[in-house]
Amino acid sequence: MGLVEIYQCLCDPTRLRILNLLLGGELCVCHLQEILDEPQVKVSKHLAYLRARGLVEARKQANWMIYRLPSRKPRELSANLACLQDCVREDPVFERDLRKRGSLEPSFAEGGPLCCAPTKAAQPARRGVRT
Amino acid sequence: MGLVEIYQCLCDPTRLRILNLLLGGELCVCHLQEILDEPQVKVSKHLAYLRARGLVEARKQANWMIYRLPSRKPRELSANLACLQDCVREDPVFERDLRKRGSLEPSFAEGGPLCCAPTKAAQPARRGVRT
DNA sequence: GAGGTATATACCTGTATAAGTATGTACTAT
DNA sequence: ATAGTACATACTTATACAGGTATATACCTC
Repeated sequence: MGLVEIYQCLCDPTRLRILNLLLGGELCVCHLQEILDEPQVKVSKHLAYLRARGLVEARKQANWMIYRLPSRKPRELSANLACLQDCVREDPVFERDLRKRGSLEPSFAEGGPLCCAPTKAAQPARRGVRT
Repeated sequence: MGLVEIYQCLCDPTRLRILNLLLGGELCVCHLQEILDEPQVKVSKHLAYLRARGLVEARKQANWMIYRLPSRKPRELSANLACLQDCVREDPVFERDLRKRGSLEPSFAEGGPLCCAPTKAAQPARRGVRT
């Protein structure tokens, strides 16, 4: 991962939101989907993009893929993530993401069999239903 | 200029080198060309890219266009430029650029009629001559 | 093993962008 | 006026990428 690749990862708003969320700790795809309110494909592809460049790591737990920032980060990555966090501190979108994240309880951390609440996960992924 | 646009500007190596150089003060296109050892079109287009997004400003002096970082920068830009400067501090390419810059005397700053030395500028722009 | 859930991937389309060639424009000097 | 210098822009080509639809894969439950 070079500096340019880091910046390439940072130049998409969805990826910025994902990284901002992961700065608060690991999350599974369905929680990201839920918080970002974006379709699964979109979230999944951006995560793959980040992962291919080493900006995030993933592990599998039961049915879920749990993403997190790498434990050992090169200096440039740490610096840029800190900078990002500072830059978005007062941005309404990023703030709202963090609040929304706080209201979810990542039950996978407790070893429970369910990640997202089935009642919510059962919904066919918000896709401009507008009846 | 938003955060994403800033990162878009930062995700090209030539633009990173340009910004790193401008952190040391204003420069004209021919000096940038000289230091970066890149063809004029390339330098000019990257400068236009940066300028369109507000990352650099330009003024005309005699025959030369002199580029500089904006005097009043949004917080996100200042933060990211500082971060960039910190990240490239020990990179051989960026270091060499700065050394090369130091060896040039920006004579336009002294009000002289010539910017680049005519002996060098007269060369038909290094373009893989390989005889 | 049948069906459901969570996630990834293949494929398609439109758009952005990088780099090059050629040309245009603005200014200077003579 | 002519020619040269410094810079920008139009045009072209190749590539990356974002977003969508459809489908595949892996795992779990029963």
